[in-house]
Amino acid sequence: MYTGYNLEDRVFLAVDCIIFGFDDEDLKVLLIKRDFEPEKGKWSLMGGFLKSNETLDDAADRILHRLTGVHDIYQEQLYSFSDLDRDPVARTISTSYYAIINIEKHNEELIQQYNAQWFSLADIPDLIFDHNEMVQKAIRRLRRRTSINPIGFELLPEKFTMRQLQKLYEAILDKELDKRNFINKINSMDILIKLNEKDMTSSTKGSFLYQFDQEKYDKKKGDNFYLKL
Amino acid sequence: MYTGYNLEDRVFLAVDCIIFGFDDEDLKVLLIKRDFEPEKGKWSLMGGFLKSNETLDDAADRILHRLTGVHDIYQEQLYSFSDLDRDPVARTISTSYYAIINIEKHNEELIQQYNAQWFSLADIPDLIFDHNEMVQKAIRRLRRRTSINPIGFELLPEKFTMRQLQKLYEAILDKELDKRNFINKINSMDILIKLNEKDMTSSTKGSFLYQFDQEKYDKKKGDNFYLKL
DNA sequence: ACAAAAGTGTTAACGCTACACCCATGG
DNA sequence: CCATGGGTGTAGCGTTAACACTTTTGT
Repeated sequence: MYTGYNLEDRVFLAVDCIIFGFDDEDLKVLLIKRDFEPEKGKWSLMGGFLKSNETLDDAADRILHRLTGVHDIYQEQLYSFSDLDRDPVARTISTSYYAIINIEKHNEELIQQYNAQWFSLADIPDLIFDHNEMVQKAIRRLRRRTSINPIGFELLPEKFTMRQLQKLYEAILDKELDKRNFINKINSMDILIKLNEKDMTSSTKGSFLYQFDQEKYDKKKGDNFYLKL
Repeated sequence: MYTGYNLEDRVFLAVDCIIFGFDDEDLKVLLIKRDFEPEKGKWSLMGGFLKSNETLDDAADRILHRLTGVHDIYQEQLYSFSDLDRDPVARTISTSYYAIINIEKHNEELIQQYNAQWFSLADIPDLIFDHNEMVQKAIRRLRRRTSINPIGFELLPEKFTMRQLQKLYEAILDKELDKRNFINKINSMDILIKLNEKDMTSSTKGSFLYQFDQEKYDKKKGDNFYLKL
């Protein structure tokens, strides 16, 4: 018996963002120390409430911008969490997003303003509510995405060395990879451009820099190939 | 500046279910013909609103039960849709779930009560709101899940022939498979029990029936192997 | 005897893995 | 001249894909 929407419940809908970054060594997550209730003083994901005039994607973008100062960060919706008591203050559903960001490109001031801090995956503290679960789910998703879609674009500077790319994959997959096999596999994807330019900071010999070939990359994205690393 | 939850917006949160079934030939989706506004007379997914005292999973289960008479159907959360004008009546977010069900096990009366009908993937009509998009996303997800996890359990009768299983995979992947290679790959997963029993309806010779080995199946589920078909 | 589906193995191509040595340069 | 990271190729193995004929039995 349909009676119109009036009799239905409305709920708070939050958006929480798992923000991944990479610092040439570790895969990291950006967390904020809450200086507001509830759970003041504990670490948490950056989040906010969905406003009725924005989409979830918009909300995620707004929240990411608030903390990083950057717009159009790569983001993807992860999962909607709805345990009855997940938020002790009020019945709140949370749709989580994960984002990947070049760790150098955020705004330092904003980070400080929010008491934010990058944590290596191994050092993630107890978070409020179900945020640890969100992070774990995001890591699993990121790992799986790695074998279906090229990533890296979003986590690395524009020009990077093979070594950096390899370290990134190693950090994501939490697994050491063979240098030569890695290069072969990456090259077989045919999405990189080798530049006539070397990075001299990492060794005396210097290592060639690469760029993603945006066009080829975009084309591959639709293909859903499977890359075994 | 945190000001409490009072100033935040609340929204309607709907749950819509893509229900997959298999009839030995085609993969199908169960749709209902709406006899209520808005969009009365059009086809749509079965859905409902989240109540404030239930989780999204609960809501999906409730909705699935309402239409099929069955509880504990296999279900998985798919995605939350939030376009501003996706529902013309009121601002509503919808979290979609897809479910897979043995097509013989639903309750015929309920199906009739709701004017429900099974549609082959190729024949899906125009649906209300963004429901077509939901269905397409569900199909993609189901396809991908096929290569990561064994499925079939939920879509087939308890005892089934290799041919049925192969047809199921072919229907999901929309792709013809080689009989011998298929059997080898399925056997290599080691999750089937060959019964000493034949199904005589499909041929004069008769074909052996199989069952899933629930225990082994559950064990594999966590493993996240990759099955290439 | 024939029609209709079931059942069964082999081979060739390909892709993946494992593996070790020389190179260039700055200090 | 040496220490450090960069760069490069191959052979063996395992996996996958392609492929066709025989079996059974009801009519």
